[in-house]
Amino acid sequence: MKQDRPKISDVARIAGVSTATVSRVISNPGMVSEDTRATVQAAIAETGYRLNHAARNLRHQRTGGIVALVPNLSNPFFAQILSGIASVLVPAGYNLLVADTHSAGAEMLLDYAEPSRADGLIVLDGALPAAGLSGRVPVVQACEWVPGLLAPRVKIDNAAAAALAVAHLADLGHRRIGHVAGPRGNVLSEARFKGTVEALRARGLPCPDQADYAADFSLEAGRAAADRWLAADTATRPTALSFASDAMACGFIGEVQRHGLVVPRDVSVVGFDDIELIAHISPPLTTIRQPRAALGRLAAERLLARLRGENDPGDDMLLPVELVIRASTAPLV
Amino acid sequence: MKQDRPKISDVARIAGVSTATVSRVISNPGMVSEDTRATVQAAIAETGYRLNHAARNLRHQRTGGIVALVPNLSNPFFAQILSGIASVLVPAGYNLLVADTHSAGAEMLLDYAEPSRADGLIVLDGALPAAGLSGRVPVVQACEWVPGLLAPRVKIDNAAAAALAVAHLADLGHRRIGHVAGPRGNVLSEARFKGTVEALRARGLPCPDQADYAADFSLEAGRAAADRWLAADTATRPTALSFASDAMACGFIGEVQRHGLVVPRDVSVVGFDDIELIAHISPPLTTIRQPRAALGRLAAERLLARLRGENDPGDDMLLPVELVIRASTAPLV
DNA sequence: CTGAAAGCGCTTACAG
DNA sequence: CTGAAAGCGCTTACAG
Repeated sequence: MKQDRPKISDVARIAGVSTATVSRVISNPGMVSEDTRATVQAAIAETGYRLNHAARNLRHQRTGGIVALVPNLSNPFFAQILSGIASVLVPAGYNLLVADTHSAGAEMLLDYAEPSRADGLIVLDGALPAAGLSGRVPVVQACEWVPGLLAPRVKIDNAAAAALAVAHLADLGHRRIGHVAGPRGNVLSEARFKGTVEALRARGLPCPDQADYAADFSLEAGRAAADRWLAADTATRPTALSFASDAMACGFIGEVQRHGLVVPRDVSVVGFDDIELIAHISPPLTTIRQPRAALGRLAAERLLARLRGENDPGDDMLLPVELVIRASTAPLV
Repeated sequence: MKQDRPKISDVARIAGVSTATVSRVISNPGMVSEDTRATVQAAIAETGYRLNHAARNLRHQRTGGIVALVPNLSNPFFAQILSGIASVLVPAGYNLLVADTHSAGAEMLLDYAEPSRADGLIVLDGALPAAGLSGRVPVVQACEWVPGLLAPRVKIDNAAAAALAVAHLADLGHRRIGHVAGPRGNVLSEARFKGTVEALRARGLPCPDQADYAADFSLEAGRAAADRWLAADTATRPTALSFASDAMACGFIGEVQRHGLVVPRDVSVVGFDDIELIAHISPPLTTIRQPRAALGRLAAERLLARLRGENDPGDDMLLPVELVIRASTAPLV
């Protein structure tokens, strides 16, 4: 019983060929004659040989790993994007390393952008420093984007998506339509607020000068927004609200319900993302669906193309969104 | 402008020392005299040298990676466990690779258990085949466990946790207490059902012979459970229910609310896990809190200890749970 | 405290 | 189609 793992030289000895030939059978079988190939394959089976990836990677000057930088792993929104990424990367022979940018420090992130750690980077956090990310390994941005970072972007048209929510609420007869934005400075917050404002203006509806920023995209931020709304003058406060995330919309609904109000009778609510949960709460939430798995898949494919050295025009790729009407929105009474 | 990344030999040349000395400065500075160390460090700074991990790993016969096998990445329950794992592994110099066992095939999993891919494995999915997991790389099991797999387990006492829910409902005066179990055959489902049955028996309360299994731990499974409950005889159906997951409890509540019932007036509900969301729905859910981050941290620490070659008694490590009383449970009227 | 040298397990240009 | 040999970038026992 051999303790050590067999290596290519063990296979070569048993098959009676050189290590070069064994290597070719493994990575380029077409170069080897059929007979030799069969002998080598038998020896591989006999020894239970398995390739040592560290050695191959060192030789190939690659790591075989792709790092995804995620703002917050505990947000279910990202899980499906990661699924999409993995579904492309893993069959292509890459490992997917997932790093939570909130819990990691800045030095750690730079460490991930190291060519000896990862062959490429998928950035899902728009708040990262562009300087630390560029010029090291190939990068693709997905969902969010880092202003000033020259790397392909796979995303939705956030402004147009926000306008979809406004159009839906306006079509239901609402005139005082509010928007609870994500955190100040976040690229998504700004784009969605901008789209909301433009849509309101285009319909001649009243429009805030200043966004109602939340602390983040969380449930708790939505709860806090509910307190602001509940404290406002009932004669002038919005009769309908769109939110920059489903989590916020959920937090809002939970809080106003706890205060005895009924959604959508007392206020219509539109979320953003279409996370699984919100179809199951009461009332089921009307929202904007983002194609999460597709966002992940396309970002991964684009990164692979760059890794293969293919030319990338480098321009934004915009994926379609969809308004999903459920029961949290109703005509103005 | 040098195109290539500097390597240890470049640093050595500039510092006027051997590559061995440079290597020692990097990984064992105490072995090198102060003067030499300073010279080498200056040369490192000058060249911008960064260690090549593939080379070091090949030399050390390790990969520097730990794989976490997760049943379902899109379940927010796992995100915080992964956070806990990463918080220990990353500072210790390991990469965390995350693999979703649902989306990956069986061969892929075996590939992950390869010593050339990962130095260790954290298994979070109890449905994996024990045979494919043992005898390859060090393994630690967390939350779930694989029957027959001889590897340390970090988990909660699921039966005792389920009994906590029963005790709470019984103390509120409920006599007909039901339990919606997780999927049949899942180790957690069985343990929690068993704990429920024992607690009911101990109090002399009526107790089902057979678990009410759900398809999985999902929202949709909870919704389906609601339909069964709604269809049952109101005179004999449970007045209180505990669930094997928060997601199921949410799905249940949403569905019964849609049928015009009120929680907890018409039925008391206890969840399991304490995912963030459920504090924000209406009514906020009473549940059993699992220490997720701690489960992840301890599993990672235990794996690191094995990797260091420390002796591990190999027995189960049980973490405490806590009943969190919110508003989805009320006295029987 | 420091250096020369071997070696981790692969791959590939080169020669035949 | 196949082999001998160099080399990917480190680390470390050995010798001094």
